[in-house]
Amino acid sequence: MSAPDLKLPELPCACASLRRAARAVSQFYETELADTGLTITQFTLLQVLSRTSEIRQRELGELLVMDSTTLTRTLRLLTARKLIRKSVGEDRRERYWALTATGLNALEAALPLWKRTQSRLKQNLGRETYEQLRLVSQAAAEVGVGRA
Amino acid sequence: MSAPDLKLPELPCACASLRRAARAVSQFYETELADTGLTITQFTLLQVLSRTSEIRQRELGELLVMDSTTLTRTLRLLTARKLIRKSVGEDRRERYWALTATGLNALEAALPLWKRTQSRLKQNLGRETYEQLRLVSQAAAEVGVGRA
DNA sequence: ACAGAATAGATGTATATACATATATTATAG
DNA sequence: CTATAATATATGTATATACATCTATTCTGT
Repeated sequence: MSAPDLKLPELPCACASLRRAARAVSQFYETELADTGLTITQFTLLQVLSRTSEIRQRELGELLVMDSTTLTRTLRLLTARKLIRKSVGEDRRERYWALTATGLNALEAALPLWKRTQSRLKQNLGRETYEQLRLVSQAAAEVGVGRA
Repeated sequence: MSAPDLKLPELPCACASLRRAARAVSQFYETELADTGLTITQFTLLQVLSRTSEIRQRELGELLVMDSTTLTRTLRLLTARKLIRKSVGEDRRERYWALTATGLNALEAALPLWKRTQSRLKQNLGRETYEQLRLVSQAAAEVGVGRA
């Protein structure tokens, strides 16, 4: 038992269905991560930066399939809280981003709650569905990659 | 050949991965549906209403796993364009929603482009992955259902 | 070397999303 | 029957998202 209750009707549109799933899972994560003081978007940025160190803003956008203007605003919020910092590249159009010590602390403080949330999601969905969610999400993220 | 190009790195967080997929697929749909004058969110609302007729606002929110305050704003935009209309229930707290004739026309005008977009997504992902996307999205949408 | 194209990022604006809270209405306890 | 609780929706505020456009910088063809 991991899929309990009220059946939601199927949505005919694959995009609508995916967006609904993203809302549901995001609501779950946001609730679980509330005490960290980070949204799931902000947590994700910190986690990505912790694994890349000194990454170009453009690369961050590509990696997250996030419009550059969306990224500008998200990075601004984290910068204002001194969780991340930017440096200008040799090419002075480019910005390189990295965690600050404060940001690393915030991330590490959030990790236990995040891990618990992942576990709970896996429990709720069942291992099989959870793994397929990972695989399908990965595949779907690449839908638009070669331009359109 | 349906999965071509630049490999995106995996994200450790299932929620981050799902959100990235939702951004990618949404960007694809928004581009394809641009000429309809509807966002994918708005299209979805019209499509749901075309299949339910006279549904309570609260039920709409539950069906879409959308916070009631989000729904209030989305419905307002569609109402302003006279694509939908509300009526007050016997319980005067409740709002019932339905398509207008204008809204039905807008939906029907958008359907061919939407169908083409669904086909293209299926082509891009491959039939197998596409079907799993549908199944997994449906399952994931029910994650938070029994409260939290 | 320089003009025009290309690229990186920022800004203005609009929609999408949800939390905290407020208002209106209905249900319920006593 | 009324005070209080519960419910349905709306409003204020903040973040998330992306398009059109702008500025700054670099690249490229001649």
